[in-house]
Amino acid sequence: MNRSEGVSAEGSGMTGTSRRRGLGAERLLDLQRQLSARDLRLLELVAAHRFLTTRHIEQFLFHDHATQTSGARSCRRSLARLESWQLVERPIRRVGGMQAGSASSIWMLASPGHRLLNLRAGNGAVGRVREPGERFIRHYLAIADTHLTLVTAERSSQLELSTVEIEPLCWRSHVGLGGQREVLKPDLFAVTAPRTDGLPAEFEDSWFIEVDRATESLPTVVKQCEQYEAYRRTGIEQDQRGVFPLVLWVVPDERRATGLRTAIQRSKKLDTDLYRITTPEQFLAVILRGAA
DNA sequence: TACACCGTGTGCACTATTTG
DNA sequence: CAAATAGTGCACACGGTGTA
Repeated sequence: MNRSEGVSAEGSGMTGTSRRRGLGAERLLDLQRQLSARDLRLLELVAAHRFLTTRHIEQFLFHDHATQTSGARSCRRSLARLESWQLVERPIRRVGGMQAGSASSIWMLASPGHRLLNLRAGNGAVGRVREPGERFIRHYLAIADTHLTLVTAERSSQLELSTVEIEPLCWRSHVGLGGQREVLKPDLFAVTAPRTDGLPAEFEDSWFIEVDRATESLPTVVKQCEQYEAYRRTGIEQDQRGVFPLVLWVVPDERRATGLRTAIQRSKKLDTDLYRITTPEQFLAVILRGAA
């Protein structure tokens, strides 16, 4: 479906005489002094999501401008500056948008950007990034889409978003039946409350959100559901937060939704009440409807 | 104090790229 | 081809900061 051009070798900001070598810690500290608070927020946002399109960054951080185009303009200028400082980079050029027209660039933290954030966090100037695969990138972009849907719904007062955690912050580790350490890895964790007439609802809903791209077989997905059940049986989440979140699968289309729904119903091991299955288009409606 | 410089915000005209 | 979208170049305005 998506023809993707290879990596566009952009000699961004490198002068003819400069050699490829890492930026030293002094140079990083020097760069850090030149960064605005928003530059840092931008770097942290990209680091948290691993990959974001220009459009994502624009909507997360540059939404409060006079016009949308002006926000976009500022966003691209900030990104260009950070790219010239080798703090962010474009791993691939995405070809073809959703409809006609060019698609947004995809951004990731470059190795110096990674080291700069680690330096700030007191972890020393360490960190290196590898060339990611396209499937991997698309999964993270889909997570960003889902996160952004929640954030924009909160901005427009449709819901109250008291917690939203991206992986690995939302991961839950526990000890399995055999005594081995298990890690449950949702893509997002969120606590929401729909707003009506500007007032948040009386009850909050907690969600483990899984963004599915139909790249895994249904039996594999069912196994993943079993991990949620196993974690629920430990009682850890209920002890810490009072409730066990619903598991919301966001799947690409109705066909996959039906397939997954049937697979969960047929499985003897799963409690169907724990799951909600939706498509990106219906995602917000499901969140607003809540656990009811 | 006056001035230069820089980052940022904004608008406009333009190019590049893709879809139908 | 036209339409749609992302991105660029340029010009101007504004406020903060450093310096003579």
